[in-house]
Parts: sequence; structure tokens; C-alpha cells
Amino acid sequence: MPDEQGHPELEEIELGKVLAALADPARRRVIKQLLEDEAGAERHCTSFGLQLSKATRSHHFRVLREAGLIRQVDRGNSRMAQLRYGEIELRFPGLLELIRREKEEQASSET
Amino acid sequence: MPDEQGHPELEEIELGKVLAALADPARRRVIKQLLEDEAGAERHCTSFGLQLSKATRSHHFRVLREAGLIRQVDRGNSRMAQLRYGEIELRFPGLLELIRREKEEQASSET
DNA sequence: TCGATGGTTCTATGTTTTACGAACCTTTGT
DNA sequence: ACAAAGGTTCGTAAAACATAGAACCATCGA
Repeated sequence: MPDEQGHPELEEIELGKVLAALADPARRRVIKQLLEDEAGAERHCTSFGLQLSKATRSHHFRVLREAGLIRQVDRGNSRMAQLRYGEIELRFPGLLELIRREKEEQASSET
Repeated sequence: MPDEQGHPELEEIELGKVLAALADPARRRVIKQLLEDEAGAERHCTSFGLQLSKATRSHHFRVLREAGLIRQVDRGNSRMAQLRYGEIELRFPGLLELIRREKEEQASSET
């Protein structure tokens, strides 16, 4: 079962949910940016340049979190996002590389 | 542009569409079964054990085709489905392996 | 030729997803 | 204590999606 903050354990991460989470261009964009940072980097949720209201942003981060792709850590007032790289790589080896390689225009110009 | 039957060319296959196609358990099930056959095998569309009306089945096969995951070939009365394994592997190496490895219960018991 | 078979398309319906404003909660900083 | 800042949740509206029945169009086989 997910922890109090809604993070699934490694074994609970489901391929279906992960694929659904990554099917959205905005969420893929978040993951892509996290992939460009150094391992374990934490990023502020507003730092991804998403042209969305904060309610919608919150929604997308929830989907990513519940799918198991990111971990959200409370840092006082803010909530930082961290890619669960090692775990995802362990569970679905190669998946994140495919996301990383996608051209940026493709992810943003999608229908 | 897609060919007359709606098959995208290799370069036109988009990660977003592929992920969206694979996010559905029924469609993932089809791909999984195709992965179990020998390379290049053709399967009859009714042979996947989908508990769905033929209209819905047709819809799912269309999504798979337009995403570029399968090729549909007319064989007289029937339309056979063929996994575009080599092409997908070329474009998104490792992706199909992830699908193959997913446990069957997980794919079918999803919400 | 004609009925049965296999598939697609159209239309309709219910569900899910995306999106946003408004209200709300918490922490920070003064 | 209180206002500002960062996020979540709620209510809601619009779009997208899954599903199936019905009409339709081929092809196959008798």
C-alpha cells in the first residue's frame, strides 16, 4: 500500500499506471527535465515551466507520484520533486532512457 | 503521413501515441500475445480472447495500428494483426521487453 | 446468387481526464 | 499575530476515451 504521502512501494509500481502517467506530454516533460539533472536532484515544482494553473500542476504531480515516478519531499513551505530513477530503472529497465531520448518538440507539440 | 491503411511510417511513430496505446490493459494484452508468437507471426483479430464487442475490438486495433505498434494485413475476409517488432525495437529499444515482462494478472486486473 | 462471416463506421452513453477558479491549510517572514 | 507564498482539495466544465448496438460493406462458401 502507498505510504502516507501516496508514494507506492517499488513492488507496487504498475506498468499500466506508469505508461498512463507518461502518456501525457506535460508529465513527460517533467520527467525529462528531471532526467537532465544529476541523480537524486530535487526540483521545485514550479521550476518546470509548465503553462498551467497551480491546481492543474498539482494534479499532474499527483499522477506522477501515485504512478511511482517521482517522490515528493516537503521542504518547509515547498514540496520538491525527485525522480525515482534507481527504482524505476530496476523495475522497468530502459524505460526512462526512452523518455530522455524523445525530442522536445515532439513532446510539446502533441495533440 | 500514414499509408492508405493508416499505418504510420517508422519515423512518424510518436512516443506519446505509443505510450497512450500501451496504457490500456486490453491493448497491452494484445501486444503481449503477439510477443509470445514467433517473429512476424500473423494473428487473427479474434484470437486474443478479448471480452469486448467487435466494434470495441475494432477500435482498439485501430489505436494500435495508428500508434504504429501493429500492422494489419487483409487476408481475404479477415484482417490479420502483425507486431511491428523490428521497427518498434529500432525506434524505442527495450520498450517491448517491458511489456513482455509484465505479469498477466497485472494487465487484466487493472482499474 | 445469396446467406453467413469478419470488420468498419456511425451514433450514443457513461466514465475518466484535463483544466481552472475559489476556498482552504501550512509554513514562512515580519 | 498576521499577511504572503506554496500546495492541496473541491466543484465544475470541457474534452477525450471506452464501450456497444445498429447499419453497412466486403468476401467467402454453398
